[in-house]
Amino acid sequence: MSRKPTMEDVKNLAGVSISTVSRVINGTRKVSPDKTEAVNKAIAKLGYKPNELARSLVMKRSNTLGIILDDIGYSYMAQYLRGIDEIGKMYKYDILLYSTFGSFEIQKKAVDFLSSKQVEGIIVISEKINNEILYLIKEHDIPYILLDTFYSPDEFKTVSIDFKKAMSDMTEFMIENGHENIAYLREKTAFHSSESKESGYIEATENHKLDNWVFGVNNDTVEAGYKFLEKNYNKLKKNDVTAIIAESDNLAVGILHYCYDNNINIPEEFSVSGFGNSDISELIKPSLTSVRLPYYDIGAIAVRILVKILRDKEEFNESINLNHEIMKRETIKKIK
Amino acid sequence: MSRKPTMEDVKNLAGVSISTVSRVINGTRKVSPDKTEAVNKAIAKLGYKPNELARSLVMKRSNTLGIILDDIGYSYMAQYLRGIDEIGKMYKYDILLYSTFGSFEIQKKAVDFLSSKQVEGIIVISEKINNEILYLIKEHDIPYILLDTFYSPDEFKTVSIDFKKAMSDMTEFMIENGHENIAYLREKTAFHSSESKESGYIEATENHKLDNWVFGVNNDTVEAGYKFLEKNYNKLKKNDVTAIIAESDNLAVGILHYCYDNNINIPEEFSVSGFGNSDISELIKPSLTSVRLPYYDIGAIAVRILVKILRDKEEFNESINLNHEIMKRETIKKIK
DNA sequence: TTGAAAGCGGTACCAG
DNA sequence: CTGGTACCGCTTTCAA
Repeated sequence: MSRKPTMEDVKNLAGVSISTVSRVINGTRKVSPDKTEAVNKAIAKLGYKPNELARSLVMKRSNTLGIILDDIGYSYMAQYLRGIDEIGKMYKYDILLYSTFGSFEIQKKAVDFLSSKQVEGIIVISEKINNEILYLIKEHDIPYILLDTFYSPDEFKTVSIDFKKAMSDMTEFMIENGHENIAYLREKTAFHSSESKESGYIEATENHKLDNWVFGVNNDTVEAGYKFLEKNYNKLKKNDVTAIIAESDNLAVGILHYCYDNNINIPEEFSVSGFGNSDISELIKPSLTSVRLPYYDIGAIAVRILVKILRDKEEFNESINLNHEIMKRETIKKIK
Repeated sequence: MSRKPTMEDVKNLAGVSISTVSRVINGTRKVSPDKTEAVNKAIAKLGYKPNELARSLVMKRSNTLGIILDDIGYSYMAQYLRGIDEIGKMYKYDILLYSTFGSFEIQKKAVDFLSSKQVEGIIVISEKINNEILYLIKEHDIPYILLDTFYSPDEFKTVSIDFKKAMSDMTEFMIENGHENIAYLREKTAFHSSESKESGYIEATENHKLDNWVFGVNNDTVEAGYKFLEKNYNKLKKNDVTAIIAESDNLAVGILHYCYDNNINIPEEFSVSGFGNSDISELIKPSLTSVRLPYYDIGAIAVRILVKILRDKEEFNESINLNHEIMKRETIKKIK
C-alpha cells in the first residue's frame, strides 16, 4: 500500500510549485487556468486529500468544536448533540466529544485535552459545573458556551430555558383546569434547576392565593415517585388535592405506577404532570402531560452563537432562554 | 493574554535543549535527574501542555478513534457510545463523532474527514452500510470495525449479537410457558436483522412442530403495532393464539396500547414480547418482556479489538457475537 | 546523556 | 501570477 499522497506529490505530478498547489486548493489567489487544471488533475489522479492536522497546526484553526458533557447516556444528551452536530456541520465544524461522568477532575482534563487538540470552541453541557473549569477555559482563551446549567448566569454565557417560568406555566395550566389544591413533588438535592422550578410553582400558587404543598424525595427516580404517593396518598386526599405536579417525568411515572397498582384512576382522582417530555411520557398509559424542553434548539443556537463569536470575535454576554412547551396529554382533567 | 507556551519556552526556562524537553515529557530516553527536574519545574511554572496536533503530525498517531454513525438520536446509540468512550478512555483514545443520517454520500465524506484527522481506527455503527465505504476505509488503510450491521460478515469485521438465536430463544421461552399458538410480528423492510429474527422464530416453532403465523407491517412504530392488532384481533382469537412476539419494542408497545384502549387484559388474553429492552419496556404497564441487547458491551469490545489491532498489528477476522438476555416482565403468563 | 538539525504536511509572506 | 522559503510545535536520528 502506498503512502498517502501529499502536496509534494501533487506538485511533482502537476509540475508546479508547492505554493501554487496550495493556492488552487484554497482559492487564496488567482492561478492561471492551465496550472489550475494541471493541479486539479493531479489531485484527482492521486486521490489527494489535505492533511487537516498539518493545516490546523499552521492555521491554528481546527474546524472542530469540543463538547464536554457528563454522560452521553442521559437520554436528552442525544438531542443536544443532534442540534450541535447538525448546525455545526452547516458551518463545517466537527465534533470532538469528552464525557466526564460528572467528575470535576475529568472536566479539567477535558479542557486541557480539547485545548491541545486546538478546538476552536467548547460547549459544556452539565448541570453540576465547577467554576474552576470555566476559568480554565478562559485561561486557554477559547470561546465557550454553557448549556444545561445555572451557574453564575451573570458572569458566564449560557443558553437554557427559563425553568421557573416553565413550572409556573405548568402550575397556571393546572389552575386553569380548575385545580385549587395542587401538590408539588421535587427532588431534594439542590440543583439550581430544581430550585427554579419550585419557585415557579410557589409563585403561581401564591399569585392565585392558593395553598401550596411541596414534597421532597431523595432521588429523581420512578421508585421515589412511587413511594411518595404510597406514603402520602391519604394526606393528599384529606386535603382535597386534585393535582400533582412532579418536577420530572421519572417522578411522575412513579406516581402513575402507584395508581396503576392500586386502581387509582388517573386523571379522575388526580391530574398529574411531569417535566422533560421524555419518550415515556408519550408512550405510557395514560399518557403523561409534561413540559417539552427544546434541547435540539438549544444545541443548535449554542453552535450559532459560538460560530458568531469565532467569526466576528464578538462577545456574547447575555444569557438566552428558549421557549418551553406544555404537552397536554391524558393525565390532565378539567374539573369544575 | 500570552500565547500558549511551547517546548521552546520550556527549553529556555529550563536551560536545556529542546530534545531534552521532549525526552523528559515522553520518557523516551534517560535524562539526568537535575535536568529532568529543571524541565519539570519549567513545565509546571509555564503550565505547558504539549500540542497534540503537532505531535500527531509527526508521530502519525492521533490517539483518536473515529465513530461513524447514522444518527445520534437513536436511543441505543448512546449506549454504544458509552461503551466505546469508556473503554477508549482507558486506552487513552478519544472520540471523533460523525453522523451521516444514513446517507452513503455523507458516509464517504466521513471516512475522508476522519482519515484527514488521522484517526487511528474507525468504528462504523450502521445497519444500512454500503460496501463502497468499507473499501474506502480499507483504501485509507485504517483499521476499522463494524457494529449494528449484518453486511458481509465473512469479509468484514463485526461485533454484534446473534439475532436469530435471540429470537429463537424468545420463542422457546414462550413455548416453555405453555404457548402453542404464537404469532410473530415483523416489519417488512428487509434488513438483515429483521430476517434473522424471523428465521429464529420459524426455527423454534418448527422444532416444536407448532404452527407459525408471521404478520408484517410497514414501519417499526407504535402505531403500526396498534393497527396490526386492531386489524387482526379476531383472526388471532379464532386461531387460539395466546402469545404475540413482536420483533421490536415499538411494535409491542403498540399492541399493548391497543389492548389498553380496548380492555384486553394482558397477559391474560395474550402474552406479549418485544425486542431491544428499551427504557419504555420497563416503565410501561404492564411492563414488557423483551430481549436485552448488550450495546454497551458491544461498544466496549469493539474498542478492545480495535486497540488490539492497533497495538499488535494483528488481524481480526472472526465476527464476534455477544449474548443477549431475555428480560421477563409482566406481559408474559404461564398457561397450562 | 545531550544538542543540532532534519523533517511531518501545510500556509503565507516575499521577491521576481 | 508564480516559486522559494521560513515556520507551526513536536519527535527523532545522528554526532558529539
